[in-house]
Amino acid sequence: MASEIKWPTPQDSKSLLASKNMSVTKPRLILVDLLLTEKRPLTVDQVVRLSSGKLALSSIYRVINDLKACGLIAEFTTPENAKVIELITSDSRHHHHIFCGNCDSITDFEIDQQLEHDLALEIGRIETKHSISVISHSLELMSLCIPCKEKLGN
Amino acid sequence: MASEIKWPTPQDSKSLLASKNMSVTKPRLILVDLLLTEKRPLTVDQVVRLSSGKLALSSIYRVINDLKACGLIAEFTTPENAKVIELITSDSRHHHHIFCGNCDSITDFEIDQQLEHDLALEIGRIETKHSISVISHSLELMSLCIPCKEKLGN
DNA sequence: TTTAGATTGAGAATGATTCTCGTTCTCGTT
DNA sequence: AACGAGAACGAGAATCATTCTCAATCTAAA
Repeated sequence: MASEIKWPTPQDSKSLLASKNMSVTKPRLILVDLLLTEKRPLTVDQVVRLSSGKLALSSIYRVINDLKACGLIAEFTTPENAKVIELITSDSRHHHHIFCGNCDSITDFEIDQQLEHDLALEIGRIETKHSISVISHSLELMSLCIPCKEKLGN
Repeated sequence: MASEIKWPTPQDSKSLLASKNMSVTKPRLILVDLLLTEKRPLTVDQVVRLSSGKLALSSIYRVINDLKACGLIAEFTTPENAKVIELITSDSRHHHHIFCGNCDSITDFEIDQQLEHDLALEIGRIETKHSISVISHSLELMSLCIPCKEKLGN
């Protein structure tokens, strides 16, 4: 009976690195731990602040690039051009991002399955119309996050 | 009878600048003319190349910022972080962008009106769910453009 | 435990964008 | 049409994010 329950794959930073054949080093552990703990996309600035001087800036950038190359993290940028990283885990799902127009917080969201399906159909039509093959798509929302909305009155 | 036909508002760079109360200067004319001629979004690099040394680099950036501030152009960035500008004219319509993964070309596209409507409804639901108010949204497609697709062999 | 090779930290180098400031241009007023 | 105050320009210096370099350190496999 218990076998019917799907437990989330236990994921610690060490085994995540191992699963990608990456050697386990302190800077990599710190960064992956941070992403596991925060459970949200982080800008480079946020990584710098949250790792409180434990990593050289050059190492942060190098580790980001290494983990991106091995597929452990994904990278994108905010409308204000800040580099953002996000952990890719076995239970990551297709999602999109909300960017706060005031602070640099990013929030994940998913859209209704039917709408995502309709979107896929429309992208198919666009591929035909423009004779292209679309590799990926993303939907971005610009908004104030809740803390900023309250802070700025109203 | 002829009055039923809607002609596009005639738009030359000079009157576009005047309509925003911007003084008419050579660098501004060159940039707006370029966008009018090319009829597509341009990266800063493309502007530099297409204006063939007629403008100082610092002027290109300054003019871009000035025209953005007065609402004549919009600015966004490619997934590879290149700054892109696009003319906003009276007949600009809500649209999205396709980014070529190989060269830096950007193509405008519109989605089906029904889908855009469904998307608006879904965004409304997301606003309620997250207690936020969305200011704008954008849909981005990553793809090879047609010339690059052919160049890279199929 | 040893060691070859991978990774790190600190700072230099790079590239994009902004800033500074003396010169030039624009446009409303004569 | 010429003037002049203020706006805008061009050239290069300054800034900021990111990448590169390389000697020192760490990892992992034997």
